Amino acid sequence: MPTEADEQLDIVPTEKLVAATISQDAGFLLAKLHASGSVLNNRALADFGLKERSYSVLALANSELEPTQREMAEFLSLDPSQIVALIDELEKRGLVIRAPGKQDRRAKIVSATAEGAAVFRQAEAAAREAEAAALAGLNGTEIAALKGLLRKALWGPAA
Amino acid sequence: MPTEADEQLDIVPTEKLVAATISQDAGFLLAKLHASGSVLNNRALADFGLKERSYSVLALANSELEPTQREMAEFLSLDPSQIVALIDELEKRGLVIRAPGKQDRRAKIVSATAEGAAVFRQAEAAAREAEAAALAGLNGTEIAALKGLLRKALWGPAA
DNA sequence: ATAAATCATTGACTTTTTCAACTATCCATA
DNA sequence: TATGGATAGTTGAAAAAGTCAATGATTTAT
Repeated sequence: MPTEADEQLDIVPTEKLVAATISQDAGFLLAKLHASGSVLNNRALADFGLKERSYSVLALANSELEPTQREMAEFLSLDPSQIVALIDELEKRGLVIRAPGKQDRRAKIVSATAEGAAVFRQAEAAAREAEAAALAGLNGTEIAALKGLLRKALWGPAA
Repeated sequence: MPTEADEQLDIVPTEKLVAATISQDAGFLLAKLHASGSVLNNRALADFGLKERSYSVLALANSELEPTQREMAEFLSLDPSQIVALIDELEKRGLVIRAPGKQDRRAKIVSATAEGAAVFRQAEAAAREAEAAALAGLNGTEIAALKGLLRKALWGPAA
């Protein structure tokens, strides 16, 4: 007998296609796990008026690294013009500010306001919960191993 | 003094933003590694008139699993209408065919033609090379571990 | 037999991505 | 120190991808 939980999750997904050879493809696995995580992430972030994109921009603005928009674009694998739009909105909401670069006045350093920092703290907690839900199939050791492998693939042993 | 290799790769990316806390976020790491892999993948698949999406549909059509369009949509995290468009094109090129489901005549089973199988074999080899390039920072054991963790996160210990 | 649900499809609509200008600024060098 | 070429951010247009509701055919449940 079905319960109310049915509207939330497919308890038995019956993924017969898991047997296909493409299930061995790293690109496919990355895309699929990212897709399922994104759903949870965006759902959690919506409470703060954020999506994955704006959240990651806000996260970088909250670092002490003084990132420029171009650095953000490269790091987030986005077009510089997309960063403009994302920051425009965050700035309009008073969460981040643009400041001219110190050495290079063409560049703009994006940093979080006090309110941006407060929103980020809350959003970060929600994102952490969403991540835990997305990786519920793994235990703590495995999650650490997964992240370590992903970082190594991206940036080498150093990172 | 720069050489011709500069147009291909940033040798020293100087990713200072790696230090940001978001670099510990699984969702971000998945997105970023997938993004960099997609570039290589799509570049490799372009030789066969394919992209990641059409390649994965062709891959499923090449399995013996007799997938329906709906099953493909669910498995590939796509809207059913997107599957329609992808299959329309592959069918127009003579790489796959639609057949009515055996038990359910509403459903359509997508399978590869002989030509579709031939194209897929070549594309698969190219995709394998692209994946190897995308995961060049990991050794064989690590790649297997990464894939195993991704599969476990998606489908549990069974898969 | 009827009603409700499901599959593929279409079309409208929104969002995201991509790309080519453009201005301001920086850098190299003559 | 002036000139030329590169780079950062911005704008806007066009292409691609994603979302969603409606529809006809078929299946399933009652």
